[in-house]
Amino acid sequence: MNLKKRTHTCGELRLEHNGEKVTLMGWVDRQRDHGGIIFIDLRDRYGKTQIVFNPSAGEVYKSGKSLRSEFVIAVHGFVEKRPSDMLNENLSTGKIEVVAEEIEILNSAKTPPFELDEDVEVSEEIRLKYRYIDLRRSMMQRNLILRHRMAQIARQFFDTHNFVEIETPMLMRSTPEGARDYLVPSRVQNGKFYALPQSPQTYKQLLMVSGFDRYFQIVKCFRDEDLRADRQPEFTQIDVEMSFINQEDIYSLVEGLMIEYMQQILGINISAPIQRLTWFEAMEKYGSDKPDLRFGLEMVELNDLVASCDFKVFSDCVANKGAVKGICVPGAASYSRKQQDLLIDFAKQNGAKGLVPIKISDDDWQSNLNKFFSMEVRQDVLKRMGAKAGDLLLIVADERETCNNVLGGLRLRVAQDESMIQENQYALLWVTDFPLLEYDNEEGRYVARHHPFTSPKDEDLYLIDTEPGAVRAKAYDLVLNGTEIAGGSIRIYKKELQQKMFKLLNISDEEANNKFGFLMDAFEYGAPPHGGIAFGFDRMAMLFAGRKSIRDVIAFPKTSSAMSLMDGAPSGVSEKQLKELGIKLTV
RNA sequence: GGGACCGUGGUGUAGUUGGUUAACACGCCGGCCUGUCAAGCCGGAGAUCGCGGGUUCAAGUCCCGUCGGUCCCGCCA
Repeated sequence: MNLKKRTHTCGELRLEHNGEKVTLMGWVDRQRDHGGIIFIDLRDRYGKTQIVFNPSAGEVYKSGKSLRSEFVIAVHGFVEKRPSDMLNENLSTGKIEVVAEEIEILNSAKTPPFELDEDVEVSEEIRLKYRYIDLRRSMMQRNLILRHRMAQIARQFFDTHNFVEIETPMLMRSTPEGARDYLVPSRVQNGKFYALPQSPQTYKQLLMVSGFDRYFQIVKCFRDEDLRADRQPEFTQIDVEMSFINQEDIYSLVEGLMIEYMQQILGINISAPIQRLTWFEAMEKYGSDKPDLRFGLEMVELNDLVASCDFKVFSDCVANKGAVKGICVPGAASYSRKQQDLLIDFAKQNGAKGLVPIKISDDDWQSNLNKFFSMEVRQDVLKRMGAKAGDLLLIVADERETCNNVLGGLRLRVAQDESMIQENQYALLWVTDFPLLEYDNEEGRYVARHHPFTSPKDEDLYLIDTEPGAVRAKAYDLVLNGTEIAGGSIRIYKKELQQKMFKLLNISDEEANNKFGFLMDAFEYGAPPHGGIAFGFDRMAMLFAGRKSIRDVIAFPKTSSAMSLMDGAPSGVSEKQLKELGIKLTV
C-alpha cells in the first residue's frame, strides 16, 4: 500500500472533524484487545487519539491485532463521534475516535526497556542509556517544549529591545582564572590547544568595542568541573551585554524579561522592581548569597544582648569579635531530644562548634541555661526574635562567617523539615554589591569573585591598594527560590584599571599581556563603558518545569561522572587520531 | 580529592539475627473476552542478586576491592 500523507496530528481531532477521512501517524501507546473490538491509543508529540478496530473490518482488524507497544504506524480511517457515555475527559481528543480502515506498519519495535507511563518510575541510569525512548515520555516532552518556548520568548524579547544575536567562537584560547577549561587539540598547530568557552565573556566585551551596543546570544558554555544536580559540563546561557549603561539599566531590562517569563510560562503576574538585597545583607540575614525568600526564618543578631551574660560560650564569642545569632522556628518547641540532636549534628558538620536550642514556653525560656541569663536578657531575646510560646530558638555563637553559613544551612534544613516551602511559589530577588575579590588560601592570593573584568564600585576605589578584600564590585546576581539564575557585572573598560586588576590578582604583566593582551589592546581603541549579565538557561528551565535537576530539561545530559550513558562519551580514540594531533597518552 | 545512600527477572521494589524452591507489582508471551481508555479474568516464561575476592559447613544478606548511579562538601572567574 502506498504511504498516505499524514493529515492530522494525534492531538488535533475534535468533534468538528466528525465524519472526515483522516490519516494519522505515530507510535502505539497502548493496546486494549477485547477479543472482539480492539482499541489502540496512537501517540505523537501532540497527543493521543483512540483508534478503533472492528472485528467486521477484515484485513485491517488482523493487522490491528498484531500491533505491539511502540510500533510506528500510519492509520487511515474516519473520525467518529464517541457514544455519549464513552467520552474520555482526560484526553483532548476524547470526544472522538478514529475507526481504522487501513493501517500500515511503518516500523515494528522491540518491547521498550521501560514503560513510558508517566507514573512508572524508572532509574535515571536506564533512562539515560535509552534517552531517545525516555524523551518520548510526556514529562520530558513537556520540559523540552517549555525550554523551547523560553528560548523563543528570550529571542523575541531581546529582538524587540534592539539586541543583536551574534555567535561567538566555540574554539577559543585557554585563559587563566575561573573554571578548568575543556581543551581541544589542534591538528594544524601540533602541540597547541583550543579551549571551549567557559562563557563568551571576552568576545562580548570586544563586541561592545565594535559598537554592537546591545548583544545577546543563547549559547553553550563548557566547564570541566565536578557536577551537581544543577551543574553539567556543558550548559546554556542567555548571554547579554550592553554599552553606555549602568546597573539600573541591567536591572530593569532583566526585570522586563522576568515579567514575560512569569506571565507566559507560569501565568503569574509580577511587577518591577524585583526586591534587592546587598550581598552583605543577604549574608547577615539569610546566611547565603542566594537566599530562598519563600519563607522567613531570618537570622537575628544577639551580640549586644548577650555580651555580658554569664554564659561564657556567648560572651566570649562576642568579646572575640564573633557573632551570636539565631533563628526562631515557629511551633518547634515540641522537637524531641533526638530531633534537636540531629540539628546540632548538622550544625557541627557544617563547621560550627555547637548549636544551642532553646524551647519557649508561655513566657520564658524553657532551658537549663536560664541560670546564665537574667530575666531581662531572656525577655529581650524573645522580643527581638519575635518568639512566642511553642517556638524553638536555634542559636549559634561562632566566627561571623561560620555563624552565618551554619545558620543559613540550618534555615534551609528547617524549612524543608517543617515543609515551609510551598510549591508554585516564586521568590525573585537581586543580590547586589558582591565583594570584588576573595582570598584564596590555597593559592595564597586574591581571586576575582565574579571575573577579572568586573568593575569595582567607584566609592570603594580608594580601598583597592590598602584593603582590597573590602572593595565591593558592580556585580549582581538574580536569585529565584534559592537558586542563582543569572549573574553579571559592569565591566572595566579602561586599560589602566584592568592592568591594576590583573596586578591585584597576582597575574604578571607578561601573563596578562600574553593571555588578555587582545582585550587590553582593544580597550585602547575606543572601548565604551559596558556591562551585562548571563542567565543560567537550564536552571531557569528546571525551576519553571518544577524539576530538581537540570538533566530533566536537557535532551542528552551527562551523568555525575560526566559520561553519556547512551553513546559512551567520553571514549578512547585511535592511535592514528592521536598521532595526527601529536598526542601521546600516559594513561 | 572527600563523605553519604544505592545496585536483586525487562522495569520498580521486598527479601528478618547468614540457612534449603529468591517474593510482589507492572511489563512481556499465550488463552478467554465486542466499548475500553492504567481494560478485565486465567495461565506461562523470565534472576548465576553489578563485577572480583574474602570470611563461613552455608552469602542476595557480613568484610575488602572495583565498576556504575544519585546527592552533598571541595571545585564551579
